[in-house]
Formats: sequence, structure tokens, C-alpha cells
Amino acid sequence: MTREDTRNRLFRAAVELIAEQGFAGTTVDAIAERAGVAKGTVFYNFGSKDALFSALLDHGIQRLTMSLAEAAGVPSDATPLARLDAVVLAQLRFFDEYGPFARVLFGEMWRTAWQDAVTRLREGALGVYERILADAVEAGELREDFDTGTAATALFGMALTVSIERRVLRPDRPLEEVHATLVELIHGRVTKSVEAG
Amino acid sequence: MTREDTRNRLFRAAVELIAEQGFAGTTVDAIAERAGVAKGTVFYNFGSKDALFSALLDHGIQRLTMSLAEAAGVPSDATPLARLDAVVLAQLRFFDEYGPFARVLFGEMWRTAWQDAVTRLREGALGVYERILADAVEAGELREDFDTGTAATALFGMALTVSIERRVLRPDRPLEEVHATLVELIHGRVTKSVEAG
Amino acid sequence: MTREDTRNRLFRAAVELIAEQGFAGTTVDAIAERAGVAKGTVFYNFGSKDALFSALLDHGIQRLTMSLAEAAGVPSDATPLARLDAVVLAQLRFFDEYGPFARVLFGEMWRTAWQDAVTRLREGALGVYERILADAVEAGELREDFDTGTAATALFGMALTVSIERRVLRPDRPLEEVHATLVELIHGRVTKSVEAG
Amino acid sequence: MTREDTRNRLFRAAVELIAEQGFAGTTVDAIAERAGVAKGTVFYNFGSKDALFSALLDHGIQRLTMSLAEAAGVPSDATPLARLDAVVLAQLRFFDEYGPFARVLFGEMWRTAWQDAVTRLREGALGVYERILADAVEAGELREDFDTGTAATALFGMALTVSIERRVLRPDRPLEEVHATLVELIHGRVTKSVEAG
DNA sequence: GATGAATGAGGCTTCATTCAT
DNA sequence: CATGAATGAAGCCTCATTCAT
Repeated sequence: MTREDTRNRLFRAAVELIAEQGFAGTTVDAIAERAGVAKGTVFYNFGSKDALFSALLDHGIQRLTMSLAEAAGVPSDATPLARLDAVVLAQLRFFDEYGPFARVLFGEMWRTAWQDAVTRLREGALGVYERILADAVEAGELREDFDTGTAATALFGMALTVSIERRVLRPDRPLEEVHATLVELIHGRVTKSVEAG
Repeated sequence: MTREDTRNRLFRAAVELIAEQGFAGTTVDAIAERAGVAKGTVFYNFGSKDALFSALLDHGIQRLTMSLAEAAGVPSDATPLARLDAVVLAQLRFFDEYGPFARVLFGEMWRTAWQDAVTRLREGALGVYERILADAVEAGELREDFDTGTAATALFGMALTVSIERRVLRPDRPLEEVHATLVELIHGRVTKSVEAG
Repeated sequence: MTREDTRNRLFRAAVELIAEQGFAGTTVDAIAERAGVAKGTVFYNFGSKDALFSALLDHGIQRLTMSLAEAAGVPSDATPLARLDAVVLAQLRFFDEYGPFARVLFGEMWRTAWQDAVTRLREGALGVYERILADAVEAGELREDFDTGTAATALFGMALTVSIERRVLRPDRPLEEVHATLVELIHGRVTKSVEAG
Repeated sequence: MTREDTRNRLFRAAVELIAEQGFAGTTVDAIAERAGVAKGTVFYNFGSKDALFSALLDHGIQRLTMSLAEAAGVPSDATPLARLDAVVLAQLRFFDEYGPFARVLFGEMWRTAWQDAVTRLREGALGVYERILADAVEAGELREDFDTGTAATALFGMALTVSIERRVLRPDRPLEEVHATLVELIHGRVTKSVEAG
């Protein structure tokens, strides 16, 4: 499957380069060179730089969604809270493994050009968070009119921002410690002694 | 002060356009046109497109830092927790008012080109969060080795992400409700009934 | 004869597309697609895009020449003038049937690249006109030093231009009316009343 | 007027090159080089290669129309027939002087891309012919239902084709002889002895 | 005979920057 | 102080052609 091989190599090269230098800062020349093919091959396989990026976004979002969804469902009888922790950890792990993609998502996602991708992200990754929160509402753990949409975005953005900052400024910090801090934050340990006091 | 006028108009035009189309997607031509001046004037006043953007980032970060710092300090005798809420509200308000800037920050901040700006952001805006958390540690409200740096980033990223999403997808939602949701999240209301149960 | 089939389909596709978009505006990809074959097949059968076009021009010029020659010779004892009318009608009919070819001829014939084809056209189609005019000279119907070459070109260009314009702007107009107008023009009806007066 | 100078030089260079090699065969690089400016200047002044060509077509058509109209109107009391001869001569002269333009017109005019230009040509240059023929109809020199539109196209195409052929194959032939031949053709000298006989 | 993935030279276009006015 | 015409490096993209299957 030569064709598929070529596409995959281009994919990988594009993700890496765009993560390093942004979409605009990455030339098709560079992508082709890193993939070890001629420039024309990029266009033969994807039609345009934009289309390549779009396919790339789709692919990443799909993988991210699957990772979070899997974490959210195992074990299926866990409390919403436990599942929330698992999803946050899954998100941190995903961006740890596919670090470049986090940067891409962060940097380019809000361009109006990729609104479709944003929609898919909302329905996919954010949807996982939102469903857990909705379960918590249903289970009586959150008040009826809790804004699960905003909260889902907040949790996702929190993990995303922390992931990027860790990569850029403190790559040596263990993932588990970061996760512990976030969990503590979410679970209200911050206010515990205050409320206790 | 014609000079200052021109600079301000260029500033505003640049922020708006970069927010809409990103840094790379914004041309100096477009900035000049929206500001109502000739293209040469941009270079006469700022030297280069990068320098304009850099000045713009600095300005925004400085204002943001001041907003957060002010919120953090009034009233000075409040508990760390109350001050944290106030800072989150201040951040939401800032991005509500200077919305385009949030997008700029979100999209371009992590480019290696603007590392200085990131550093200033850390020392400024994130510093405000971090100091409050440090106060909480000192006050015994958080355990000694709590990672205030990561938590500060998480809180900042949470408010930032929510601000942008609100502007893009739900601009009619009252700011206060969004703030209430975030505060609830941070304060552990999410887990309350669970822990209570 | 699969081979011949393929060649014919490529021929038709090429003529149509080149007529619509010109030689340079027509891609080998488009020709292959319209012919329903793979791109490589074009090169397998014709060697190059230029060679395909060349073969196409030759074929068209040969057919055109045959059409005109046939009209010029039947009946063989007609006056030069009657034969001229018949040739003009034949040319109009030819371009009515092979309309796209007229556009191709019109648009690309004068490129220095296809000088050979022009030569063949001169010797063929224009030659038919020229021979009739020469007959008229010989028959004393035209003065000895009448420039039959220029006149042949003029008559040919007249019919060609009118053919194209009819296809583009007035396809509903009956061919016979167009022919009548041209004949009237050539035969000097334009000046008749003047001369009569 | 540096700007206008530049535009004019680009104009001239473009006409020459496009006449020599066709629109598609002419690169913007070549146009810029012949005009003695940088490539970017072409786009600064005309926006695109297409726009340059469009402007060029417009300009040529306007000039051609003016030349023909002038010839058609002087002297104003001449018979329609005399004015027709004058217009044919004017067209030959125009293409003799602006020879390259004839090729451009001939080769590119029928592309659907330039339909506007074709419309202007019809209303302009062809209109001049048509008006004279209409005058002839009104003056009783032509029958009432004579198709002046088709005849105008025929006369125009005749002169156009002859002009190009002369440039390509017989540039030494005096213009006046060519004109004489065409006039003879139009005026029915071809048929004279026949009708007389 | 036919295919279609891959190529790479070459084209059009963009745009930050310069500079003479 | 400000202008805007001009620049040219650099980018995206097209497409005729090749070749292994």
C-alpha cells in the first residue's frame, strides 16, 4: 500500500513541523522534505496545504476523542467523579504522547477557517467531559441547572494549557504530579481547610 | 499628539485583525487600511511587523496583569480563596472587554518567537495567581508541597479557554453565570455531595 | 480494435476541451478523464500533449480539406463562381458539424509551434479557394494580376469568423441564411444599386 | 507620473510578448523583465496576470473602435460604400501598426474568460461595420432584411484574418494592394464579368 | 495495452520592507 | 511625520511526463 504509506509519512511530518513552527510557518517544501518525498506528492495526495491540515486536525481530534471516551467508560460503574479524574489523566497522557498536536490545536483551532474541526472537537472531546458532568447532575452530585457546557470547556482548557506549559517550560515534571495537582484543584481540596475551618 | 493617535489607531487595528485572522494571516496592508493610514506609517512608527506585535503583546499583558493584580489586592484582608474568585472574575471581565486580545494570546503566545512575552505573562498574570496560591499554602489552606505553578497555569488556562469559547459560541451568556460555574468548579462543589455522602 | 477506440475517444475529448479552454488551458488530466481512461494512456498512445494536438490538427485539416475539395468539384463543369458558393457553404457546414474544431483552429493555429499545420492548411483548405479563384482568372472573370492568395485567405477567414460567432452568439440562426448573406456580400449585391444608379 | 509610466511600459511589454507567444506562453517574469521592472510591480499595478490581460484587451479594443469609427465618419457625406472601404483600410492599418494586438485578439478572444471584452468588441468595432451596413439598407442599397450583423462579422473577420496572414507569411506585401484585393472582393468585381456575360 | 502514483521544473501570487518624495 | 510606489524573496500550486506494475 504505497499510497497509504506516503500519506502517513506526510501526516507525521506535517504534524511535527506545524507543531514546531505553526501552520503558516511551515512550508510545503519542508513537509515534503521531512517526509522524504517530492513536493508535488503533497498536492497529489492532499490537494492543498489547507486540506492536509484539515485532514490532520480531523485525525487528531478523532484520536483524542477516542482516548477520552475510553477513559470515561472504564470501569463503567465508577462514580462520575472518578471517571472525570480518569479523563483528565487521559487528556494529559494524550498530549504527552502527541505533544505536537496540542500546540497545533491550541494555536490554530480558533481560526474561522477550521470551524468544522472546532465543531467536531466540541462534539467529541468536550462531549466526553460534558456527558460525565451531566451524569453527575443526574446522580444529584451537581445542582440541576449546573452549566455543564462551560464546565466542560473549563476542564478541557485547563488540561490543555497545563500540557503545553509543561512541554515548553517543565518537561521533566512527572505527569502524575501534574495530574494530582489538577485533581486536587477540581476536587476542592483548595477550599477544604477553609470550609473545615 | 498626532504621533500617539496614529500609534493607538494602529494598535487597535492590529489587535482586531490578528484576533480575527491570526498573526501570519494579517497583512501590514490590512492593518494600515483599517487604521486609515498609509502602509509606510506602520514601519515609521513600529519598525517592523514583529515589533508592532511585540509591543501589542506587551501592552496587553501589562494591562491584564494590572487588572488581575488590582483584583487580587482588594480588599487586602480577604481570604486567599475570596481573592482567587475575584481574580478569576477580573480575568473574565478583561477578556470580555478586550476579547480580541484573548484570541491573540491564545493563538500566538506559544510561538518560540515571542518567548519574552510568555515570560512576562508568567511573571505578571500567572504570578498573580501563583502568589495567591502561595499565600494559601502559607496560611495552611494548602499542603506545603502543593504545585502552585501548575495550578496557576491551570486556573489561568481555564478562564482563558472559557472566555474564548463564550465569545465564539455563546456570547449572550451572562458573565456572572460563567463565573459562578468556574467558582463552583474550583471550590469543589463538584465533589461536595460525594464527599458528604 | 481497442487501440483505435481509445485513440478516437481521446481525440474527441481533446477537441472538445481545447475548443472550450484553449490548448494551454486544457490539461492532460482533463482529457484522460473525459475520455474515460487513465492519464498514462494519453502518453502511451500519443507520446506527448503536443503530439496529440498535432495529430488532432492534422486530422481536422485533412477532413476540412476533403470537404471543401469535394464541394469544389461537383459538378465539375460549374462556373468558378458557383463552385465558390458551394465551397463557402461546405465550410460553414463543416464548422457547424465540427464546431469545436473551428475554435481550436481559430485560437491556436497561428502559434509558431504549429507552423507545419498552418502550411498544410494553406496547401489544403486555402488551396481549394485559391484554385477556384485561379480558374476564374484563367476564365477571364478576374483580372490577370488578381491576388488570389489574399482573396483566398479573406474568404476562408470570413467563413471561419462567421461560423464561430454563430455558434457563440446566435446558434439558432439557420445556416442557409448565413450562407445567403455571405454570398450576397461576395457577389457584390452590396454595391449593386450603387453601380446600377 | 511615475505610476502611469510604469503601467504603460508594462502594457507595451505585455502586448508584445503575448502577441509573440500567446497569453499562456507569456510569463509574468518575462513581462516584468522586458518592462524593466521587478515582478512584484506587475501585481502592484494590475493585481493579476488576468487583470493585466483584461486591461490590455480593453485598451486595444477601445483604440480599434476609435480608429474604425473615425474612418467611418470622414467625410460624413460619403456613400455607405465608400465609408465601408475606408473602414476596411483603417482596420488593416490598425493591425499593421499594432500587429501584435491582432494576434492577441485572434488567439485569446474566444476564451469564455474574456466574454466581456468580446461584448465590447461587438458593440464597438463590429458596431461600426454594422452601422454602415444599416445606413446602406436605409439608403436602399441593400434589401430591407439584409443580415447586417452577420455581414459585419464577416467583413471584420476577413480583414482580421488577412492582416494576420500577411504579418506571418507575406509581411513585404504593400498594404494598399491587400486593401485593393479586399475591396474588389466586396464590391463584386469577382462576379462582374460573369453577370455582365 | 493500460494504469496511476510520483515527480520537479516552472508559474502565479503574496507581502514585509525600503526609500525617494 | 507620513506616504505609497516599487521591490524580490519566498510560498503555494499546476501539470506534463516518467515508470514500475
